[in-house]
Amino acid sequence: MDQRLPAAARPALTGSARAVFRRLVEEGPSTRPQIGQSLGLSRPTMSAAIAELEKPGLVEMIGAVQGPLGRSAAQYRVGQGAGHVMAVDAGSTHVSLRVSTLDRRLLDARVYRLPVSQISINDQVSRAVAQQVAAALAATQPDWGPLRALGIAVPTRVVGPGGDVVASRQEVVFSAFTPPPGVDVVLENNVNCAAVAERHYGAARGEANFAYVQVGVKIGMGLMLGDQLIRGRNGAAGEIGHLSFPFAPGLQPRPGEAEQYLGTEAFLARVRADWPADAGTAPADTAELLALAGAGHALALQHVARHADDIGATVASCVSVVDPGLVVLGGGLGASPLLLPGVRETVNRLSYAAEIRSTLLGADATVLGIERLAIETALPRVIGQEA
Amino acid sequence: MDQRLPAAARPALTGSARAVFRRLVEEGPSTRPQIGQSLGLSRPTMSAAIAELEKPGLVEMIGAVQGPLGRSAAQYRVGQGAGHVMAVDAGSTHVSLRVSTLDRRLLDARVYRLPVSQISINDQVSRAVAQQVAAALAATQPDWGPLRALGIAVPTRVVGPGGDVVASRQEVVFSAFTPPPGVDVVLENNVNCAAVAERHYGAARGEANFAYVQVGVKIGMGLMLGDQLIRGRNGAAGEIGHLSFPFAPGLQPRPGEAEQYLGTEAFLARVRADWPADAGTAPADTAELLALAGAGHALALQHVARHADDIGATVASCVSVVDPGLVVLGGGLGASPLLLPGVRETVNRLSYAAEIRSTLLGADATVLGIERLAIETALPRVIGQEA
DNA sequence: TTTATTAGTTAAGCAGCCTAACACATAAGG
DNA sequence: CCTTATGTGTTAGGCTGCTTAACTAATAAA
Repeated sequence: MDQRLPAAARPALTGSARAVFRRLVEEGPSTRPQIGQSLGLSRPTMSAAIAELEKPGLVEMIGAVQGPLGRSAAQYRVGQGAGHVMAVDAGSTHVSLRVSTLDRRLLDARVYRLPVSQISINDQVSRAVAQQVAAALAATQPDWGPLRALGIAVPTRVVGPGGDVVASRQEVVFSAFTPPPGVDVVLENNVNCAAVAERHYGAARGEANFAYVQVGVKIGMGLMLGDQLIRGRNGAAGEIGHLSFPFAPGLQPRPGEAEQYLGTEAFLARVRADWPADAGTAPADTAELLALAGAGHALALQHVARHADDIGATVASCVSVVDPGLVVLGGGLGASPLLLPGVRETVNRLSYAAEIRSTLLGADATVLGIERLAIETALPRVIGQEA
Repeated sequence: MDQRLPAAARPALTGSARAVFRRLVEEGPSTRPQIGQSLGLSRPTMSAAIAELEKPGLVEMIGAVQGPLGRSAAQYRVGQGAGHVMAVDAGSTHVSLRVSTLDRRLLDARVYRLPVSQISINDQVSRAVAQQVAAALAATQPDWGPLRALGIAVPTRVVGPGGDVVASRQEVVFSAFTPPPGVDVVLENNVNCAAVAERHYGAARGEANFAYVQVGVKIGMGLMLGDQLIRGRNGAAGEIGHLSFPFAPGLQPRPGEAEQYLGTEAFLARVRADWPADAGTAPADTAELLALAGAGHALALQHVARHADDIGATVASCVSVVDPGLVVLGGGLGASPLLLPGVRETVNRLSYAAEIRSTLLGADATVLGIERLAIETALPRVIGQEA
């Protein structure tokens, strides 16, 4: 440890105490021997670390676990002093909120359904966020400890410090909402959040490299490489709606045309245009189309297959650039098992070997991901390594 | 340090000694005060570290540097005991080789021009590698110390352990060449090597995120994100010749078609097809075409501009996937200043803000990059942290 | 020759881990 | 019920790798 720096305001824990706390955050309640063994710490060091963490209430004993033989082992978990985080998914149809401890014990959850689906983030969404956060803050219990971080998932690019904040529209979420003072605010793109959630709890659990591709009203990707979320210089990594399209000899690509072409609106328009007058009314939305296809409707199946090909070509381009080895499909269309085989076939025909899976988390992915990111932001603060 | 592990065969240096050695490898000769200051080490610790490193000859004093006042400071550099590395670029027209110390003092350099340009890596190239390496080994001086690593840059995908080695053709370089026993061999794709070199010594010096795009006979990309070279599950990251192409409504993409279309051969074929009979003979290669364009030849300029657009669209797709913020162009065509403005314009029209620069290293990039990678492989070995 | 300044060494101490040995708690077996 | 085996937690002591403080060494300028 660097002993030249002045002691931080926070306790300045030893390395082993930090490791123990981190392990309790990540793995949940554990006994002392379990922690010691998994971190390679001796029993005296474990004693010291636990004592150090118990004083400020960062951990607390929650019981004893009896093995087949011998003395029972004390079990610990993250304590009240560690505080809690709040995670908000500021979506276009719902605003959902989770309050939880750093080891993800749910303290409060709220969902607000927006009266009409918003095209993109706006005042209305911001007001709903303000309302839900206020309600959650009002419901705060003393035994939750301090609020350590507030994470907000937004459907815009999120640029880091020094980036062009205005162009990204990321500030719109704050147009009618002021975060509580003194709390770390974590802003992240909703697709990136979903990728984080799939990495930790979903179809990509434990995978260091994969791409999460969301196929719905719009198309987007969250990229995880070397266990790092790839955001890009302008927060635009994964904005695959901007892939060059059309891209062929003699054709001029147009900016954002891929998004336009692959989005549900244009897709449905193509379906409608192709729908014979004598085949009943064309599907009004993708859910209807998928239902028809699922029931064996030949024309619906054909359109779904065509779209799977288009998505497959898109994913193949991504695979060619970063070769993630694994692609998780999510979003309204992407989650459908009807799309999966076509995408799989096309990707592996056009590009290098990549496993293609469907999301395991569905619409919950985003809020779970921003919760994870809020926790990861809070953790170094709590154990006093802000650098 | 983990004291439970048995002492390694290697000296088992202290953390500070390792840091000092690393710093001498990376920054070249320095005085004790310089090193101590930049690493934040006290003078007693510096004394201990230097003493520790001098014993096995890992560092050596090379003189004293006099400041404006006070006692002169001892200057050190990496010593003989640290040994040296050998770097080979197994290219299609040349095999070039560099032997250097870990702090990049050149000990030997060889270039072998292949009798005919090889389409891809083959026996002939492998024999040339064997020959050059043998010559360099024969010329080894005792004061070079031990050979720590042998790096080879190859024009194929390079897959990690567990990957499909056969499909990547990476083993072809060993068809007629057996590396000296007991030496670490580092295999890396040549475009990735060039990216590494641009990162350390070229147009992307000090940049943690950028893409190096090589435009020549073939097209390829080396990707550096968060200061990590992105290789991909199958070593296929950056294989942008496999971007979906053609990619447009109603068209079927074909695997590898982008490479085919963007490569010099097809490009020149298009130029020739369009060349009027009364305009003299069409350019035989891209160098001729570039020369004509450079001299103001309207038709040549038009073709170069068209190709710049195509390359721009390709780069824009990459930017949409990873948003690197910086793209360095290299390769026979990519290095040309005639291409740069067109690429720049197209990329920024289609995608997010990205700076576009030309290579500063040209054809040397590959061998400098593989040298760097060999050094990075050797370093942890030498200071005994193989994990 | 003295003085100021910078470089390097010696001495002493502390943080953070370890091992060894002992005290404590619990299940199983006479 | 008491002993034995086994695993848990604490106490004592030690080692490593750094620190600061104070000293010695070397050099330019006065």
